[in-house]
Amino acid sequence: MTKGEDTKNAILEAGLDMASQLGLECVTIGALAKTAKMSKSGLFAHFASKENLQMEILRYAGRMFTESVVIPALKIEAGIPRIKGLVGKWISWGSNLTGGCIFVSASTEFADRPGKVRDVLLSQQEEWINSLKQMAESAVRVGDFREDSDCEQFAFDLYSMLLGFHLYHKMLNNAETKRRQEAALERLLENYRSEKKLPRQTTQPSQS
Amino acid sequence: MTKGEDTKNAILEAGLDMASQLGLECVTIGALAKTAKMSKSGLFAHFASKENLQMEILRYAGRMFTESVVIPALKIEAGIPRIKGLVGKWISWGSNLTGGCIFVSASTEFADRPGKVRDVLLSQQEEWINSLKQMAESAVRVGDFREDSDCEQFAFDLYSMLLGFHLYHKMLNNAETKRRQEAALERLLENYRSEKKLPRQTTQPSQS
DNA sequence: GACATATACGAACGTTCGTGCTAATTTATG
DNA sequence: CATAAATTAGCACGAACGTTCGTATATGTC
Repeated sequence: MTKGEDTKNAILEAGLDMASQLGLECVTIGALAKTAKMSKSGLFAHFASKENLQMEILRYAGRMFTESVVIPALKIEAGIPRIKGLVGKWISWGSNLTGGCIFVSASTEFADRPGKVRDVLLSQQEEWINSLKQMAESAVRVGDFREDSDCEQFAFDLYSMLLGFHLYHKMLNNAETKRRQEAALERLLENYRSEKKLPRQTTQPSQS
Repeated sequence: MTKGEDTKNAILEAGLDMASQLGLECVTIGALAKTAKMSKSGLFAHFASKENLQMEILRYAGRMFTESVVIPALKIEAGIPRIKGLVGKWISWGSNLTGGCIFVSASTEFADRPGKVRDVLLSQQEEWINSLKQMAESAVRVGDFREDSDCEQFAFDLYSMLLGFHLYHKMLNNAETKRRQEAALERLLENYRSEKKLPRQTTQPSQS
């Protein structure tokens, strides 16, 4: 149990990084075996098919994502601080992978390929968008966002901004990109911000 | 001259659609030859390498894009109408390809692969972003946008929105997606809109 | 320490990949 | 109509693809 899962995790970690660079389809069993210093067949035995390998990489990525993005953000006080924290964590998450956020690239890659891999990806995207929505809802609850905020719309707006940052960062990585993203976030928050909670008391903890 | 370029265009058209679905890397010479009803070697003779084929597909896509998105938008009166028109054309452009906008998928795919293909892609992205910026600048000029508008920022904001729509549309294509995009565009325009040109005269033509 | 199980390996399968050749065929030109 | 040029096909190549198989080597249990 122990030994096998260790190597499996090592494979998945290497596979995740490779997938973020080259795309899930180009994570070749031979190439992955080479970076994992294993034989093709030895590696293959852990997954039984390439499709399974792809799905397991995505699920592994999902675990990492929840652990390093969603959970930490939920520990920040609800409202705008949490949202800003989430954006920061999301960007760090992408920076820690060679090719940026794997869910962005994999979604683009597999959107038009019906199958199990796409199904996994779809449920992960829905989960992520739902997280964004919930963060907006808690922002409404603590009075940072207006009562009549369309939180589903906020999720679309925020995710769009992240996608814009992602592409800018990967393609034309210039010094302005980060500033553009920050300006976009400020404008976005301004559009949803409530006015009744202006004198914010930093000493008083807020509840989610 | 005639016959060869005809078949070449036919190949590129088929290749463009295949690339939008499966990604540029999966446009295999064998598969493309099959859909073009040609032999592998006969098709290959037109491009001399797969890298060239990929670049030519991108350049072909660029020509189509300019022709069916940018040029038509420039014929609309400058300002907000032109921007709205551009968004509509962009969405139609993506809808006419089986796998959506090829520049989005190809950018995600090749961002981390240095080489000639990425270079072509980069210059196309810069050109596109520049077009967006120019449309914002002409919106300032005709008084639709505020004088102090950051047009480079507007390009980022608008492109982000398109990317959000693209992913939503491809992954979780539900009825709300179009509405989300329209709401996002309205909010975006509202943020840049000037107030001095409220009583708009539709009979009076505007200059770009 | 014996034994069953888990894990890894090496070789080979049939297929497809991109890319060279050469030969045949079509097209345009005088 | 002949002839040169442009275009397509046929065939072969080495490499890599995902996958299967039989076997070897670890690992953990009694």
